[in-house]
Amino acid sequence: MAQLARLAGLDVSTVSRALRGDTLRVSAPTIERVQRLARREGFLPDANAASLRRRRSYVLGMMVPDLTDVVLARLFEAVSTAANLDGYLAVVTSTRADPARRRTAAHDFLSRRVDGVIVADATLRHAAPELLVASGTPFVMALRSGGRHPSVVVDDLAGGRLAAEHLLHAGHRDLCVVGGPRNVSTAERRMRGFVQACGRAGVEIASSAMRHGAFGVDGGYRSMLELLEAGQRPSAVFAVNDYNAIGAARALQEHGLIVGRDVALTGYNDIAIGRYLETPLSTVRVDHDLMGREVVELLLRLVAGEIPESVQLQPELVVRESSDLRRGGEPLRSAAPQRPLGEETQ
Amino acid sequence: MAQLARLAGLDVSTVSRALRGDTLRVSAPTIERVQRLARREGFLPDANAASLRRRRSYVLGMMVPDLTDVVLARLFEAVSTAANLDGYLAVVTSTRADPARRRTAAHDFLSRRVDGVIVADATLRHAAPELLVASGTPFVMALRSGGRHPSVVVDDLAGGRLAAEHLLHAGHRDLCVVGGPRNVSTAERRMRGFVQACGRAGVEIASSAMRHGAFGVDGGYRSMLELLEAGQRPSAVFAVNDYNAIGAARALQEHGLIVGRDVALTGYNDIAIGRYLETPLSTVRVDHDLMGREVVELLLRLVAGEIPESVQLQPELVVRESSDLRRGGEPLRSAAPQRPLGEETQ
DNA sequence: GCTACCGTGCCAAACGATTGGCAGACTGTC
DNA sequence: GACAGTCTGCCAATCGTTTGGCACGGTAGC
Repeated sequence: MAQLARLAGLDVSTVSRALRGDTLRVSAPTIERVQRLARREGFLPDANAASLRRRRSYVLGMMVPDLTDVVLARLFEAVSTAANLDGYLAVVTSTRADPARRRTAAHDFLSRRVDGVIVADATLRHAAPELLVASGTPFVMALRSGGRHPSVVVDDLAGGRLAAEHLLHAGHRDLCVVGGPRNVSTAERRMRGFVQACGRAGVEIASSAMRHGAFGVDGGYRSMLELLEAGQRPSAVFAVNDYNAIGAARALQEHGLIVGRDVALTGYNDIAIGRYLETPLSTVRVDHDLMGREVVELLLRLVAGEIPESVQLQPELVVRESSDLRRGGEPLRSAAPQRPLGEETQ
Repeated sequence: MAQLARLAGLDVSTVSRALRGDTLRVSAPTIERVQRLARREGFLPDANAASLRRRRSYVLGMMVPDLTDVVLARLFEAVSTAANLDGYLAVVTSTRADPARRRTAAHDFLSRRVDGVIVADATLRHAAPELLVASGTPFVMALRSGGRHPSVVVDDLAGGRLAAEHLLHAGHRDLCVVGGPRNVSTAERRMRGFVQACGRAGVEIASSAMRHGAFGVDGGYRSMLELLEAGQRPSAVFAVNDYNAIGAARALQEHGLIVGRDVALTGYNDIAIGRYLETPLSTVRVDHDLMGREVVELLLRLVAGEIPESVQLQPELVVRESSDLRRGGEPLRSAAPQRPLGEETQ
């Protein structure tokens, strides 16, 4: 920067202000001239030095359990672009739900002096890493909640309810639930919302008609297999996410039950392939882009010293053939209001 | 740190060395004592200050076109863990293949003074962002190659060849190819490898039997639809990635052709759902974890001033029902040597 | 014509860690 | 007991920006 100052015939301090666009202390033409010169010389101010001096890094850290998960990847992308709009850089770490990795992630973030952290890998037992809490760095919980910390989540009770009301309305009374991990708030609330809505309609779901399992195709496959082997013969199944639903469909198929024909099936999240499966999958759609924006807004409020309210987003039911055969003829590209959720691979 | 030094009755310089574990200048017991004290006091050295003074940030930046893509997400995870093992932090940005976003990504990385960059979003026209090249920061190309820069890629010619030989061996002669984007090296090479191998076996693939399209379910769906509508009736189809294959399967189905029974189908990448589809999908497996490790090794070599050789990884054929009905009875969990590629959602 | 004020830009002290140079203490040897 | 050699730890300069304080020149008001 000193070199740039010499070139411009100015003091470094003036150059610094000019680069930041400080119109109160530097004239507009000077600002223009300096910025042009900097671009021409390929000069990029050292953000680390700036962080040091300003005690603000303009970096936000995000912890997710698994970046390979389209929902989380999408959420991070949304967070990242929202952060950029506010002049922040977003950085992500995949913790694989491992306490040790969460610790090192927190460690990394804190030693880089991030201005705020987004915790998207909370479980009911482990909300935010101790280190993070102790540091006093502002943070918000995203997607999953944990404790009574500021958070941005989906109203998963409502999501479960939507699925239930849809299936009940179609006349189904023999229902099974393919659940997620026991200690994750989202999974639990989707299940609870479903069961509660059924209860209100006078349909009790026996605990033998529900299974907990991992958040993946295989988890859904195994859970459904167990239910079937235990003698369950549901007319409709609610899986707490789409991959679970895909796994469940496979298990049903192996038992001679065809989804859409013999059994109604509903998932959660509206991932892109859902629409392309041989029997397109009904689901509950969540707007993860909106969530990302809300998360950043909430976090930056917190960083600014405010004490903002938590946010709860409303999900939306999407009915396709897997739970309603009459939908059959619907054209594939009917309505894709949002960017589809993860339909690509290299 | 000054405070910590006072607490320990030492000079800050000694504390600094102790925290870094400099055994040449600080005695083992002192190191131990200082580190324990730091932990107890919750002290984390400021990485920005350290970056400033040592002209090394121990951060690596990675640019990908889309984090929502399981392959890229997985690759980043692998890079990240490999980087951590070497004391580096990996940071990722999704550029959506947009030149402007690539530029700001490069800008961010450079102003943060990353020690090296991984470019995984190259196209044949746009290799690395100009800004990056001009800065002289070491970088490697990953997954895709561009120009003759150091890179870590899969031998996609070989991958295409594996698929071709498999289908030819099964007696197929009417072949179609569902291709990817024209300007992406991986897509082009998979296609070329396939076509070349067919040529060597005396089976010519007419250009009317090939389509280029986007790297997604929808891309595959559209390409296959176009081929069918143009009168193609292949007995086997090679799609350059698994999602393309899934989309193609859907299009075939709409034309009354069932994959596995009427048409053989092969994809690429071995994503997790492949195994769970109603007709499990044959594919070409790539070890992205290994790739991540190789990328980091190559980049760190470059950072150290060496001029390392590029790396090419060998893919592996995985045959399932979609191209070989006899595989039918195979148990689902037979062989999953690696962590499955992206089967989870929240 | 004098004062008050404003716009502009320079000086220098931070931010927090790292590291070469050097001084002091200690050990062992002759 | 002196001296060389080794080990340990302190001093102070440095990385590149930012920013409060201050000085200077010009302008407007009375």
